[in-house]
Amino acid sequence: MKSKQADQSRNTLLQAAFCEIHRKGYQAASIANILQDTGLTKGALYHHFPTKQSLGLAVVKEVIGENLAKLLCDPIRQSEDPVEALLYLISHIDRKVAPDFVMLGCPLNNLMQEMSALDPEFKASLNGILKRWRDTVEWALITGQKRGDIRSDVDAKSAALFIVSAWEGCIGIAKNMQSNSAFKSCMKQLHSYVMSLCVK
Amino acid sequence: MKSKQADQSRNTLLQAAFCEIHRKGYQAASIANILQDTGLTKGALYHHFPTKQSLGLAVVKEVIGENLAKLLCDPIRQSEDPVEALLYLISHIDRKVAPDFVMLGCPLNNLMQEMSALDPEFKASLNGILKRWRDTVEWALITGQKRGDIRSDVDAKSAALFIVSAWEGCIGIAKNMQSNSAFKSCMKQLHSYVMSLCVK
DNA sequence: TATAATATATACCGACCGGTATGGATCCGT
DNA sequence: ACGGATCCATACCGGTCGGTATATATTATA
Repeated sequence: MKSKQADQSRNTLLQAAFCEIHRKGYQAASIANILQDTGLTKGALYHHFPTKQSLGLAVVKEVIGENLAKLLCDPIRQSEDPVEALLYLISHIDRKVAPDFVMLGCPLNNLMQEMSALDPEFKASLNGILKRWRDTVEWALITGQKRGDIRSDVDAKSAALFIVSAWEGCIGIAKNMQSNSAFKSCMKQLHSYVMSLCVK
Repeated sequence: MKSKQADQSRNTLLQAAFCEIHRKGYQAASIANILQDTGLTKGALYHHFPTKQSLGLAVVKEVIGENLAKLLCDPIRQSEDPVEALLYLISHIDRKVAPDFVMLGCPLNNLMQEMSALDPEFKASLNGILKRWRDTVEWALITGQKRGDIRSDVDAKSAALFIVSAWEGCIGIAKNMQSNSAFKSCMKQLHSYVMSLCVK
């Protein structure tokens, strides 16, 4: 049996770690800073997570992965017209996330860029999340083909890979420019790319 | 008058710093590691660069900026058919860079993701490099419109922003997947996007 | 060649890092 | 209510970090 209080502490730590990592990156994220935000101490942290790496991986799986699934995958998979749902997400994603998300970048992409070449465990975990997203987009395109919305000559797998890549690229560039309008302009072009996959 | 030997030392340090930063990122890049590669010591480094930040900024400006200009901007600006040059670069960029570039990612994008939200000087310098690239692509599209290759209803500025964003996105995702073939597949889609801007 | 300026090496510093050891508080099944 | 497990706080450790002070070697100038 596990106590409610302990679970709450674990959650508090996860959330604070997510914020610190989102702002500074994983390597620059300081255990001391994370703890300062929570009011807890090292005793609590190292009780729930044996190492900083395990904390980071838990953030990836339980916070970033979950959020991305809820934000992007679920709406597409639950829609009767997945392509329309995808296009809607591309157009309106900026309204569905916190305003500082463009400034801080996509948590998934940030960590991929930082950690994939350094730590195979991070790479594997991040890749899993990415693949789920890619597969969802691919599924939307294939479903669109079956419904007659997407041209049959479109290679769904390649197109899905590109959509996800360009998406992350748009956030990344907008983050560097610290410009919300650049992000919207960029996503508009992605929208028109997806439209170009549709039957006339 | 400056000595040849001193300039060479400075260059050695810059190059070693670039490699270390490319592999680990700026924050995780260790002064000690950089020096170990060069055979020089802190005395030399801190004679040429007052701080780690100034070393990083010099790497951005003198190594990354120069390389990107030579690799991407110059071929487009010097071509009589800039759109063709752009398409050629998109198709063949993987042959023009070291084989580990896909594995380590684009040095410019890596630093943008890591540093833009943390350090305004890095942000400004990286943004300058990015803008030069964006402007080059925009110029290629506008020139293409004048030549009748690109549709006149294309918003060159937005399209250029998207092309650069998607480009970096492709490298980023391929880096995470550690897959050269994914990169090529992704760039192929970018190629078809640019083709979709051309007159039939 | 004497001298001043430049260039590099070495030893050292305080700050911060992730991690550990240990003791106390709290909860929980019996 | 008692004993054991879970949960958390405190103090501390070795190591690494960027940076500095200083002495020495090299080079440029006169």
